[in-house]
Amino acid sequence: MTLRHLEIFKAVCEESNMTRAAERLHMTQPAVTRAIHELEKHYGVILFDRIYHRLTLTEEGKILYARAIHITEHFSLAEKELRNPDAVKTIRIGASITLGNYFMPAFISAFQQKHENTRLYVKVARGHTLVDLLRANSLDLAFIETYISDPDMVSRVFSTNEMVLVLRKDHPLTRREHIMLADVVSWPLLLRQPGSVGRDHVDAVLKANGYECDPLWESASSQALLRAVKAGHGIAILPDQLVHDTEDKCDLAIRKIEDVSMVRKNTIVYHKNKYLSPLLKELIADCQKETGDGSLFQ
Amino acid sequence: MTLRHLEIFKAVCEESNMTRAAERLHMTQPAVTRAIHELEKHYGVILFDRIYHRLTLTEEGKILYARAIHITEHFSLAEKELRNPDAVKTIRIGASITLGNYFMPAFISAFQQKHENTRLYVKVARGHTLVDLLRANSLDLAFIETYISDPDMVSRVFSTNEMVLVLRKDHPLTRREHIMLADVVSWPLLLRQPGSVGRDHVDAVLKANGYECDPLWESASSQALLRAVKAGHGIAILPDQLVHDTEDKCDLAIRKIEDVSMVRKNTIVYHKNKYLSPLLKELIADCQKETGDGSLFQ
DNA sequence: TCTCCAGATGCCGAAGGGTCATGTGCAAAC
DNA sequence: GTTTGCACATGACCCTTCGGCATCTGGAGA
Repeated sequence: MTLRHLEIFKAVCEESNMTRAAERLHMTQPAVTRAIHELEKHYGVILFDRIYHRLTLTEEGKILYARAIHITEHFSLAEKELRNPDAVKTIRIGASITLGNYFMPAFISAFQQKHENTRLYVKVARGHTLVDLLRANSLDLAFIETYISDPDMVSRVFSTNEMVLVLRKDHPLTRREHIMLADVVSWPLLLRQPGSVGRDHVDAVLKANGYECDPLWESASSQALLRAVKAGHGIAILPDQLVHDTEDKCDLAIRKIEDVSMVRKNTIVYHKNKYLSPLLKELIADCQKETGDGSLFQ
Repeated sequence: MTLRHLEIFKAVCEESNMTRAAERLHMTQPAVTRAIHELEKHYGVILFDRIYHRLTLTEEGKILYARAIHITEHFSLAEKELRNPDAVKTIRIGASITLGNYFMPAFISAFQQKHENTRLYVKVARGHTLVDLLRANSLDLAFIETYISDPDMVSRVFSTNEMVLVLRKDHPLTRREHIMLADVVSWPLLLRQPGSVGRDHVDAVLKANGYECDPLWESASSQALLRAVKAGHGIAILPDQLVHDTEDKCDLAIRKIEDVSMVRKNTIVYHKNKYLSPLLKELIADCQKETGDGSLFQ
């Protein structure tokens, strides 16, 4: 038995007349008659008494009618819900530690206000962890402060950030007008731990310019590095966003390294096969509207 | 979209794997794949993320899954209910006044005990009224104390009754050993009103034997006739059942009219096109088990 | 008796839903 | 690195089914 049978049956019940039901359904009377007969045969039951061409529901018919109403209603409810972009849904977002701290909170709450029914799950983790989660479809998309060059991932740039040199105000380098990479490597470096996207970037830049990376500190926490700088243990290379948002930075100087570009792309990353629902597309669009031009890299 | 699509979708959700779902449904994988594609196309939505051949429901898919569960469940509920003879149902029974008084109450309560979910509606009315109601399908079947010779009706005999002469014990006729029709017509007759099945029967017998029917009383109530007999206003011809069940009959004599047969058939009557559900058939069978042989007349 | 109405029946054509064979993309193993 | 295996996608084909058309039947009303 198909939904169609129930729809036809319902119409016949409501019209008490097969011919009128046929008109209402824009089909011919024989087709309706047959559908009813098929129902009756399938259930081994007579649904209508046909007495002097007057149709009246039998008790069995009444039972089926109640079910038919219910089932057809739920079918159209499914239709409505699936087409309604504001149905209750969950979006699972990943954020790298830097963006998770300095960008996501405001962005997420703005989006939440527009979509009250949506549940916005956020996971803050290292960039490489996020990519693994995207690969396992445990996240829908991730915000990472660098471009991800993985053939399975799509990276959409939405703004940029820059790695800057952070030093104590009384550090000798602050007296230089121009700071070059060569100046930096001669001092003790305080860096993120290997495998983090920030550290990887520093490693790559150093290597490209012929330097070995040999940091004095390696830390999972950027905050810890900032405190170490304040304490005079060395100099650090950190994202500008992070340093700007730090509360107590009066002891710190922030400088560019002028002979290398340490500009990075803040990107939204998702799996190339990921289905982007209208809601996800809107979230991506919102993000790009704020700053970037929406250009697409892979 | 058909129910089949939802069944397939449900299986795929539960297996997270189209190939296994296909096996479970005893069909081939391409058919399953196509069904899912058709659903997705119809709703304009992607139901599964296909990332590295791992299927995971999208949010839209989860919404549809909930509906699919619900709908398929109600479909099988309909199936169960329609095949279950003890689902809640109503049976609408008609009874002629005589049978309604002296037969139905015990019979109905016996049947009710076997089927607690069944609602037994009873209408007591004149036989001809009942036949009209059967014709309009306002009743399912009727119990009438005479055979109904209507080409649209089926009459099943389940027992017999006899019309008897009722007179006061001191009436001159009681002294006769044999009472003939000729004796009866010479006395004032107290009869049911024209159109009742009892009266019709008396009229027919009299006419067949060449007598005119010219009663002194005509009454809608048999009880009233009995009291009139007791009061000495005349003699009556009434069903034996009715007289036997009368509480105070010590003043009355009951005699057969010996030269005419006034035996009548108690029948269950229903429209020839009426659908007899298992429940109705059982009721008819119960009735015939008690007394009759179940032979069928039309 | 004729006509009209409503459901039943039979036949036919188009379409839908299934199978089979094959392709493609990823993963795991030798 | 090549191979093997697995899982979903795709295309050709086939049969069942569903709807349309024409016609029949049975009851009601003029």
